Amino acid sequence: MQKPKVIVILGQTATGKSDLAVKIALRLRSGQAQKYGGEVISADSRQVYRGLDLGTGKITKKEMKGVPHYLLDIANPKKQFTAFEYQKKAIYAMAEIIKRCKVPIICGGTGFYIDAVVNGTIFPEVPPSLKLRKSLAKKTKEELFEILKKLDKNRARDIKNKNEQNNKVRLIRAIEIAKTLGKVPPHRSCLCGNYKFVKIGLYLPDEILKQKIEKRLLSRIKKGMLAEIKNLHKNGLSWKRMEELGLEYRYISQYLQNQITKQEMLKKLNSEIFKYAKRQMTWFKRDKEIKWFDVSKKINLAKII
RNA sequence: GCGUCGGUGGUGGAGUGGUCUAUCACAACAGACUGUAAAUCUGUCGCCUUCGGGCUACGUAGGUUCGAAUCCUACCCGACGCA
Repeated sequence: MQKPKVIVILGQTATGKSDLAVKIALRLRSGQAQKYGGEVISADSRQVYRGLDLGTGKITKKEMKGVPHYLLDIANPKKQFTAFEYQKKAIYAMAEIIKRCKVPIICGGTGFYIDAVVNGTIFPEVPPSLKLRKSLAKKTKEELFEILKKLDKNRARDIKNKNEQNNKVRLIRAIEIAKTLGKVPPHRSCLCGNYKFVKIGLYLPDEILKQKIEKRLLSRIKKGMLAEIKNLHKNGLSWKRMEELGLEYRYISQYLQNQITKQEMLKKLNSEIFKYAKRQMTWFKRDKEIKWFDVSKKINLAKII
């Protein structure tokens, strides 16, 4: 029996992934061989949150052109959503879509989330403990490292080898796991192989990407991104949480609090978003199965599907 | 024209006789990442290198000194002040 096909559209920010996903979904609908169409599963760690729209470049109802989208607006931005939750929901959505004889199209720029689904990453069965994290966050990285060393020598060594002794986020999670399981289990993934993933990567040459980011930023501001963020804050989203959400939420918040000027905000955002795009590439580069397309050139859809 | 202050690496900006290729920040480049991932963290960042080291740098040209980015002289450039 043939494995169901799942299309994965990933790549740098500002490369038009969402548009392409809709285009492909519609094309599948009208195509001869597969007349049932595609449905999109978003793979974006910030678009899962309700109310984060302009700042995340979330697709609008109109832009969806009737194509169903999953995993948008499913979480409260005040609470932390996690890769684990994402994985569960995405796998479920995938199965649902296939059951209805449609093609799932996973589309987004969060490589960690995509891999969790595609590779079937098995996360240790230890949910985040906010209290523990809060108390550990007060400690210095040296202290955290010592704590981990006592709990799990191997994981501590591993973290050191990867030059992550200063990475508090990672140290805290390792401690969290080691505390309940005794040690951090080795990485495992369940490549169950139930699906055939077709991975499509979108990218842009640096200079063009930079221009695109600049333009997009200005247009988002024009559309009212500052008001969106002001509003989120008015409704109880703390500045601290904004800081965590990163990029536009972080730097626009800093501007709204008068910590930086508007000029500084724009400059910082342009450069930080570009850096983010580079980081995305660093992640995706490792996956040799991705077929890459330069978006500044014309893409032949027939080549993709 | 006179006077004052200043000219440092891609940028900003420390350093004011030896430990200086020169704190730091930014930019740039590369990398990591397994329940925070738009987050978080690391490395490189004058030139050459057999990775031990070698070579050249702090406006320009001289000088003082065992030794100068640091002191002196002249010149060039910039800002300000006085004419």
